Amino acid sequence: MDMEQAKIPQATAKRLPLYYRFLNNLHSQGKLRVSSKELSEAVKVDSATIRRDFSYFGALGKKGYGYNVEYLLSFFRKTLDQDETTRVALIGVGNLGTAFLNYNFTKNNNTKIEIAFDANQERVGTEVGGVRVEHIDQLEEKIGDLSVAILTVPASAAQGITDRLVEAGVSGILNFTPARINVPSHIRVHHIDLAIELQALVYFLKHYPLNEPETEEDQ
Amino acid sequence: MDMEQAKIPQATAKRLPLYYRFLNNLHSQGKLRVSSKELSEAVKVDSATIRRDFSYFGALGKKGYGYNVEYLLSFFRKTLDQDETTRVALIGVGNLGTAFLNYNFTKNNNTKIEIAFDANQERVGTEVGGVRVEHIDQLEEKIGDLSVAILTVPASAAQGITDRLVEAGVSGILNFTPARINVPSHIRVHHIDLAIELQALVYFLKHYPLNEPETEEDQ
DNA sequence: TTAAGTATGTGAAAACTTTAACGACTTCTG
DNA sequence: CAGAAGTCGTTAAAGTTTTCACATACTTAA
Repeated sequence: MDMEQAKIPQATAKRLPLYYRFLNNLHSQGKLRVSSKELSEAVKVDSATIRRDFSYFGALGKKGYGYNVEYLLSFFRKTLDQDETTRVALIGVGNLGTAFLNYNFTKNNNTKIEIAFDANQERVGTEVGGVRVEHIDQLEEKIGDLSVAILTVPASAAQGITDRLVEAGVSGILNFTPARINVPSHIRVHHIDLAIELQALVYFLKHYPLNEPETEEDQ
Repeated sequence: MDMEQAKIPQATAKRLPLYYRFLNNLHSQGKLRVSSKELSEAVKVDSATIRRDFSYFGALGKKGYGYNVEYLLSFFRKTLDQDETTRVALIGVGNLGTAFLNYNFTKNNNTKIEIAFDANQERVGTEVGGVRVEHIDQLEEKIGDLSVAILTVPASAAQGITDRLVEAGVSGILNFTPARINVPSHIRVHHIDLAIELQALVYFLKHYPLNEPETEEDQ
């Protein structure tokens, strides 16, 4: 419930979950300390950027030493609210939705898909990845107090479902459909558009040439 | 093969595929003209940003009129190399991989997954979404001259497969695994990390409050 | 205890991106 | 045809993000 810490740059905020994951990795490998340089190599973010990011939260490290993995990890666990599980709903149990259901977010990322909805009667009543699938007509009755939804429905259904989610009290939507959905201003939507990501990669490949390849084996 | 146009800002470049898709929509709806303001509402990008983005390519519009949809569309078709099909490989036919294979990129986005690879013998030889699945052991023999790969394998396999892809001549990888892969400097990798996107959304919800909801029906 | 080595945290600069504002020109209306 | 309305392209300003570079302080080892 702490709102005091409100001036972290967005770019930094987006990297926090990445740092958190790699700190978890280091911790389970038994590493006790880590420098911004080492972390940089692992997460592929410039070490100065990492130090700057951390510095927004105060002095987390020690000069000449680096960062204590355990301490940093517990700090980020608090910061990212990983002590309480975030419960989410998933709408649309197609291939993409199924991929999410089978992916065990809870593992090192206290997020749990609690319920799934689909329009296909054949899927209703089944369990996918341990999550019960309900019929989309029951959205309002069964979504309960969940405030985050993952939207993996066909584009044509996106806006209609969104309106119902908003009406049902959802405040954040992770939209995987190609549609740009309209929501009231107090609802947060993040888009992940797979086709666009692919096209963008192709565009960058053709128009933003990287260094030439090494002529001989580059180790 | 044109390389002359090399100073488009990256932020702009990432939005081009989005513009292209919405122009396609408008075109198939039979719209003849569009203003930056209308487009702005559709793609949720500030209209000044849209005008600025377009202006990097010269004067594409007409004052007092807007943009001619047909002209803009054909301009972007060229710019995004949509006249030639981009052929890609997909590695890892799990749920996420299957989602891609069933998604018809070719529809309004001249990109085609030509071949898929998987380690599971049961999947090898089958077709998913019209794409033949080969065994991962045959990667080198069967990948041909494809230069872009979508990586949807388990994280533990990511680096190994990546090394083989690079050796096989791939120059761009769309990495959906949580692993940050190492590649030589001439290879371009874009990461899409689903767990991190979800965590980031949750973080923003808790720490970056948006406007308060309207007290009454907000139209 | 001291010197050498290491790595943080940050001021300042550079780079990149977005947004505001408006002159210029086009289209529309009567 | 004239005035009103509309919309671009762009200059300039503001905002955001990254990167450099280094004084400072800790660690290590002899």
